[in-house]
Amino acid sequence: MTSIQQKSWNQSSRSRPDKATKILAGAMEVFTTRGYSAASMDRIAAVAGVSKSTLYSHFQDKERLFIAVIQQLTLNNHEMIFSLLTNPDLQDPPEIVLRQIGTTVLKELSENRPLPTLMRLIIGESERFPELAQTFVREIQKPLLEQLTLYFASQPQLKLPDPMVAARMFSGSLVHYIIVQEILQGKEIVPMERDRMIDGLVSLITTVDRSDRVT
Amino acid sequence: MTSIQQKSWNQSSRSRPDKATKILAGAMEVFTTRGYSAASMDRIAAVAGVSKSTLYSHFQDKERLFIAVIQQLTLNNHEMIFSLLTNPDLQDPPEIVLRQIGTTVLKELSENRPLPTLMRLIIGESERFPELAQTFVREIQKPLLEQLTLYFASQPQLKLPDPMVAARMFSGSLVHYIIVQEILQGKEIVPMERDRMIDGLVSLITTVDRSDRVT
DNA sequence: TTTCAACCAAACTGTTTAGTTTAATAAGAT
DNA sequence: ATCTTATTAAACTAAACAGTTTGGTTGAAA
Repeated sequence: MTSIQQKSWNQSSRSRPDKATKILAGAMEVFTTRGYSAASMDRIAAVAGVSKSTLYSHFQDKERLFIAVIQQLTLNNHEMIFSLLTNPDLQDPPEIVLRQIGTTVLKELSENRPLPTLMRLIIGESERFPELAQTFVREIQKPLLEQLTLYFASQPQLKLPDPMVAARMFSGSLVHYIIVQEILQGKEIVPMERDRMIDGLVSLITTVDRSDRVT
Repeated sequence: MTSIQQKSWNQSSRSRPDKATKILAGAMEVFTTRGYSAASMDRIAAVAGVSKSTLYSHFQDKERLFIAVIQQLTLNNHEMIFSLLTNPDLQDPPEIVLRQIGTTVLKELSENRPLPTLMRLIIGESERFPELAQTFVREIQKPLLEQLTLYFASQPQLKLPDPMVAARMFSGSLVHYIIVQEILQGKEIVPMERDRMIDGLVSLITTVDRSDRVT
């Protein structure tokens, strides 16, 4: 009970970076499950497996620890977002590219915990930490919107009157879908399968002429 | 010091409903500005202008008070949402109807405090109060989506392949716009004027044939 | 061997909190 | 008049909390 530590390893003389990582990981877990106010520094220290003194030697206070956690989460997912838009083969027809982006986003966001959790935290604490909310917008929303806008603008055959609005529609619909279905747990109340959502979204954006469709 | 009370008023014999309303109003203010955890019952009592004893005689504990507040906020806006879809003249062409709905939603949501605040609270506390999140979905999201779906389905000339997805796109884009611009305070980071958003949204949904557009 | 920096457990401080209790006031109903 | 019900201020309890302090351990560098 005293301490669970693996003795047989000492790759690095200084243990500082290791401890900081452990603290961030523990803080992430506690903050994401209980929110900012209801997360206690005692619990964070316990979950991180460090003493409270060490915790305070690495982070000046609770507020700065929270900021560090959110910024790390934001940075992690920043890379994820970018891989999203560089992975698909942009020479493929837009239906393929958009379906792949949509599928990846929804799969990533509904099966991996961190990103919806980050969204929930950011939104919930946006009144207390407005600068964190803005960081999130700057690091995640903005690049996503810009990349999508560029892509839509590069497909003139889609005849999209306003690529920037199209980008907002595409990403907004997906994010809103995740908020309602996953974060607000509305899956049973307003059911909607992922593939149906993506198909509808893609066809609404890529179908230049709907006038000969069968109703 | 004994008591600061206004003697010269006794409009109603029974003061119970009045006190309950005052408490709900005060609790609403404190909860919405500070979130659940950081809202103290002492502060709520002070803001509501009642004693703590009275507060606890009307609401068993903090959790139930919070639930009552959220449910009242949800109910209020439930009616607002409905008026949204019954006000426009549905005989008008869809561009007009949709633009009016969009304008009203964005105006209401970005100029009135309560609804974005409710969204922020519901999302932020959805882990602690999942049943409240589901109530929100059931009372607000679901009827909105259903009404929009019905409307889209009643306009066969739009040739929308999936009216339910179209409804999600329309409302999802608007809600996401509010979240990014207002709640996350991204107005300066990813600027986008309301009218441009609405115009783009409406034209993307209502333009059956984009193939002869000028790029 | 001494020094030093990172770490630890545990106690402590001062504050805040949810919720209770006490004793008292006011006023309508019987 | 008396009973009842709603209310109040204020003190109280017991717990939790952020952050500090104390005194000690470890392990590597000098």
